[in-house]
Amino acid sequence: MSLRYAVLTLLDIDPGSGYDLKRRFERSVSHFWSASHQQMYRELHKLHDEGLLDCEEQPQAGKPDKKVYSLTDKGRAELRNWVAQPAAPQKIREPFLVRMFAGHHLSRDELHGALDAQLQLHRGLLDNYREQNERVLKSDPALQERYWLAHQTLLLGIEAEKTWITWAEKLLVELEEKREETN
Amino acid sequence: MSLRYAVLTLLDIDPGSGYDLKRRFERSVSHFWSASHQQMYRELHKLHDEGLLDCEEQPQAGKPDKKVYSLTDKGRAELRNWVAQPAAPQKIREPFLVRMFAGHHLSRDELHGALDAQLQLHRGLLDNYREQNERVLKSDPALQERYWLAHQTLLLGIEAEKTWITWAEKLLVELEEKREETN
DNA sequence: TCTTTGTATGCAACTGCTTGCATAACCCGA
DNA sequence: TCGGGTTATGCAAGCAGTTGCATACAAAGA
Repeated sequence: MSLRYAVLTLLDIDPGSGYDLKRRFERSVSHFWSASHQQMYRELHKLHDEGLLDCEEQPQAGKPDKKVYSLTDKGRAELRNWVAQPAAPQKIREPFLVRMFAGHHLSRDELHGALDAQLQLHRGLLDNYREQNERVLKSDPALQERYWLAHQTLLLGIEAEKTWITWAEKLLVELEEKREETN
Repeated sequence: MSLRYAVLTLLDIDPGSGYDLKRRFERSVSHFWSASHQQMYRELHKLHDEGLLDCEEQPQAGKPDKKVYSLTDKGRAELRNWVAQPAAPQKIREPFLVRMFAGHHLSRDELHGALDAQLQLHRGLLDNYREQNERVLKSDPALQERYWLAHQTLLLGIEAEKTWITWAEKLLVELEEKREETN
């Protein structure tokens, strides 16, 4: 259900097309939600059918036309109403940790490889979030004030990545120690 | 796809029924995966149909009969094979952060309430994980050695909850400061 | 020139998961 | 004895999300 409201929130901040939304999801929401372009277009059609979005076709020079969506009053009301409700807690799902849970089936080298790949992944995410953070800190102070909470979610994303990285690094060290013990 | 392997891993450690699995998911895997009883039963049927699980009906005194599942050789091979493959990174999905992202629509009191509820939720999870940790530390050292990695995933869960709690507490303090500024 | 990359939109089939319901036997306390 | 809680299993409908495919135009590079 949250995709619906993630889309409404982004369009509330700034109107845009399905393609725009997809990129904004990757650039500025990726630390708490992700969605494919098919999901965007389907959701936009649905929201438009329900009268929560207006749609305006914009011809563009040198590029295909785009359909720019923006919130209707009904859409804004729906969003405000939802934000005030408690959100269902997310079901935690971490395929990597399922793998680690069965990790006694892995050789030391395989385990090392798996942990290292995960470490690289989270370092990449951390870099990405830090870049986003730099962009926010350089932006208009009035906007920073208005979207203060949105920025806080990014800071949580950064802390979460640090937690992962610290964990993986520590495990790699312990793995190395175990190797030396056995040799 | 990971539910399949989470189930295989748990049954590899110890055979059990759908009902058993549901409880073990709640007690010992909840920090990285969750599933409803319907998912369990469906998955067990599927795995049994594919010949990855054996099923033995056990009549019980004072309770309904249960179907106890255990891995076949094929099941063990499938699990070992999967564990060695890289896992697809999980799509991050946090409904609560979607709400915070649109948090400028909330009043100070509503925001305070939302953050506080989230704080309580994560404190509860942390308590739960710490109890699990105590149980592990009291268990047979040979098992601790064998399931060392499974234990490490729990320690990550604990650190992740601490990160959430620290974040929420800090935000509540900042919110209080903002309130004083305005008054 | 031709392929690749990026912009922009969409359908159809499928899988995975949730929700609501249903059954049945037992235990315990009011 | 009657309702509520626990153990134990399952079906059916629906929704959310994934995967694969398809189209079309333009710019940039080989």
